[in-house]
Amino acid sequence: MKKGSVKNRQVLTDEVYESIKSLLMDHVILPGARVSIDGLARELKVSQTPVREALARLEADELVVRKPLTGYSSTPVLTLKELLDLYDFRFMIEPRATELATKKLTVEGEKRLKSELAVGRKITSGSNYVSYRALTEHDARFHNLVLELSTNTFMESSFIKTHCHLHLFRLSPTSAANRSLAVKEHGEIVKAMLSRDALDARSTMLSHLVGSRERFLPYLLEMG
Amino acid sequence: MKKGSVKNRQVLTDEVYESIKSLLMDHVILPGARVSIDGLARELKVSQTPVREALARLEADELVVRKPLTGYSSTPVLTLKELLDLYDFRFMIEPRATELATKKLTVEGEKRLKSELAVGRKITSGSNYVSYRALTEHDARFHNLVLELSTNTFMESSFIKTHCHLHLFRLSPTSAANRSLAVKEHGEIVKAMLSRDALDARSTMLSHLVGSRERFLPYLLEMG
DNA sequence: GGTAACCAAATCCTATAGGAAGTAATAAAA
DNA sequence: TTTTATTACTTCCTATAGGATTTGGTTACC
Repeated sequence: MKKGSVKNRQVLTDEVYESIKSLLMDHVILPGARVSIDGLARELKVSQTPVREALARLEADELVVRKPLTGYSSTPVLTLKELLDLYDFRFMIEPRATELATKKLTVEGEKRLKSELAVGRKITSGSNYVSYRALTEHDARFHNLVLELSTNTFMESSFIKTHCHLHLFRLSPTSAANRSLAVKEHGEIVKAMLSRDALDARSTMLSHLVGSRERFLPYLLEMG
Repeated sequence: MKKGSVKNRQVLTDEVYESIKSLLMDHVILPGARVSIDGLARELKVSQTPVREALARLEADELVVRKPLTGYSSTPVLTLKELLDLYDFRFMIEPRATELATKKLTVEGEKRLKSELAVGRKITSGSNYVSYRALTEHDARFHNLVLELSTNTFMESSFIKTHCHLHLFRLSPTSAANRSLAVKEHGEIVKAMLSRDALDARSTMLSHLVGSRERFLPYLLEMG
């Protein structure tokens, strides 16, 4: 019991949950593959109970599917239609959330936005090699933050539960071609938010999302 | 093993999940009250394992909250702000989903809409006593159906995961005062959908939701 | 050669028991 | 009155075991 003070002790189920999520994200568990309870318990060196609880939560997240009396299996990667639907959903939620977040922006919120933006810039600057994994994680944190700042918990948790960054990462986990444009666009969004121009922030977010979808199109088309 | 053919055999976890959800909805478990794993297992006459899995899913649904090494407790009823946020979310999702559903409406979809509408009318006609529970369940099925017909799974599941009907029912489980207006408005929505007027269907749904919020206002104000 | 019935291994599902660890509440002391 | 210490309770987690079900492969039959 070293990391983290005694207060926020992680229970085993939470660790197992995160572990399995990583296995799914990194294609260690291939999309559509069976996920054995016994197997995971042995692999992670824990008993079945925390594995079952973690899988029950992952099922609610729709990251695994359960077939009664047969077992769990990893959710397949998004189809083309699902991916377009996902972006339609984001087009609906995120610009509105950005607008709200701008209207309710506090000093504390400003600080967090700037801080996360700095992290993104650090990732993309430096060398010419960009860790796509790190970039994805920054992108996830940034969008989650904006949703959180909207102060509408229903919007926020509906967004989190799409697990969109995990799904997108599973689609194209390797190349980071011109994906660092995202950080530049984040900067524009933050700028509009800081100047308290809610409508500008809203439309900038929408443009960012449209651009993001465009950048994913190649991966969509090559799979069908 | 009587009900349901052998094929769609329910596993114990699913039954336990539904049971606990009912206990929460009907205030048998009071909002904010502790939810003991041992206690539920004894009460439902099952072992701890299915109870743990059900609670893990309910936690993902945000219907119970978990405090590590302390246990689960029932989520408090919605605050005024949360309820307004919930309706803001619905204003964003449901009209758009109605529009999409109208554009993609099939003969099969028409049939299901008419069928559910008939159920609603049967509940509100008949005697002057209206079962609010039955009305709520019809309302939930109707709105879920529209979201399903939108064919956007992200919209659909984000709506389902709000569990809005459960939350609203917990706010005012008794009176059904002029609540049967809802069914009349459902009729108008279906009418617009059947005539393939997507924009009319959209705005009719929005009006319905605004009306629904108005009908809930008394309950909001008397609690703060 | 293809189909159907049968069998065996693997896995899931449920149940039970008990130790470890933390929390909450009561009682004692400063 | 506030703080500390002890006690009882609850929960978390492990481990194990057996019944139920699916799956994959083999054999027999048409």
